[in-house]
Amino acid sequence: MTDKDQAKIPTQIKDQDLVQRRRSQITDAAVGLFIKKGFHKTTTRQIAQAAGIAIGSLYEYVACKEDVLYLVCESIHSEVQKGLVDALERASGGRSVLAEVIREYFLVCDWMSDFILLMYQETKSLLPPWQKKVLENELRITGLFSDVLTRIRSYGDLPRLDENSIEITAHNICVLGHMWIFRRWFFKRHYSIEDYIDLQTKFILGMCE
Amino acid sequence: MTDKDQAKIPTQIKDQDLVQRRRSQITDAAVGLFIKKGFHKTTTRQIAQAAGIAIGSLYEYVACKEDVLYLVCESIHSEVQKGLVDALERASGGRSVLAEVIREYFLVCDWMSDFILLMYQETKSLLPPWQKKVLENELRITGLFSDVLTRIRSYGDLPRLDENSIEITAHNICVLGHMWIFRRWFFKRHYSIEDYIDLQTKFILGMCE
DNA sequence: ATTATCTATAGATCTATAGATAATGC
DNA sequence: ATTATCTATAGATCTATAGATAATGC
Repeated sequence: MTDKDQAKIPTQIKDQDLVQRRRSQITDAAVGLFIKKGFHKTTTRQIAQAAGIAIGSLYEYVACKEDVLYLVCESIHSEVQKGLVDALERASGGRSVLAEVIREYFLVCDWMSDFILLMYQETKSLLPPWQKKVLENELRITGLFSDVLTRIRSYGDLPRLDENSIEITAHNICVLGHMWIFRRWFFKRHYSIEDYIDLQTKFILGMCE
Repeated sequence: MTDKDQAKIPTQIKDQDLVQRRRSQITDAAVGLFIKKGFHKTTTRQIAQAAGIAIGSLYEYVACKEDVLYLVCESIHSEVQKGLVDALERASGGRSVLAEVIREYFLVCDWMSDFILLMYQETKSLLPPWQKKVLENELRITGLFSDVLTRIRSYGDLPRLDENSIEITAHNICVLGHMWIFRRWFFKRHYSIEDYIDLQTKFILGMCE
């Protein structure tokens, strides 16, 4: 969550640093409640209580309940992106770069399961302008994979990939990571995350190499 | 929606045929409202009104609002499965069976977009036993693809596929169909459904053949 | 008589705010 | 004095039911 994004939600509070801290209290409290009970079944009082502030104070930092959901979505996206950028840096030296990138991303998906699932389920409950921002974030993450694929191709590998294929492959990597999340009720019975990574890596490389 | 599934929701009404008809009125009315406004923002009164019955009557056919959501989910699954089984029959003669199956399934996903998206978003709002049934349905659809792949392999094609690969590939086909749905805000700007089918078919066959 | 349907409403929420109180800084 | 926080509640829902009415079948 950047300052710029938060700044779009108005507040009467003057101390901007306090605004940041209180909002992150609210976000941290809300994300757990939303994951457990869903957005609509969570009440504003529960959010305030879990954040350790009074219900009246909550409404000094957000204009409405939907604003809390937006704060939560932004925070999740920035976590995913941070985890992913870290992972991509770590992977950029190895032998089979693509396989490593896939591996690191899938591991991020695994430990962020609950958060990513929440975004899939509640994006529609966001106010339309915030909804648009969430989709842009999704696209930014996909773009990280396009960049990696383009970079690899420029080294002379992956000659089979044209522009369209790179784009689709980037989306496929994203979504196959998510698949581990929303089908884990099935997969966890049969595969470990490492098994899953192996199988899908073969699948993805099958097209590219 | 089979009789067996509906029968699990109790009712005081004696005429079982009437129960069927009223419930399908309710389901048809509710699905449109849920797609447009979401489950939680739709009121039971709105459902009753759209179904053309009084709010009191609604509660003769369901015990609670969540029951309506279950009826809707069942109805969507049975539509998807019907569309898919039809499509698979149509495809079972051709040259490249797998490509045809993928094509037919993706077309089903395309015209059922709104319905499938609804299921992704609202499954969590179902009562736990109904939730389990929805996941079983999801698995049944995946199984249709496993069967096709197994059948193709038995003809001697696709020698690269072991049991695990068949299963993962079946899941991948399912989810890549869904990807067209929840990323259509992006794809529709760049590809038609036919372009998408071509690209993904190459992707999927890349692993198998 | 029995079955199905309707109207009217009890009862239980829940969001958002108004106005009172406490904390902070000059 | 100014800024931040709290308590108490207005006002607006919404689900589910009770009890009255209408329709059906013997």
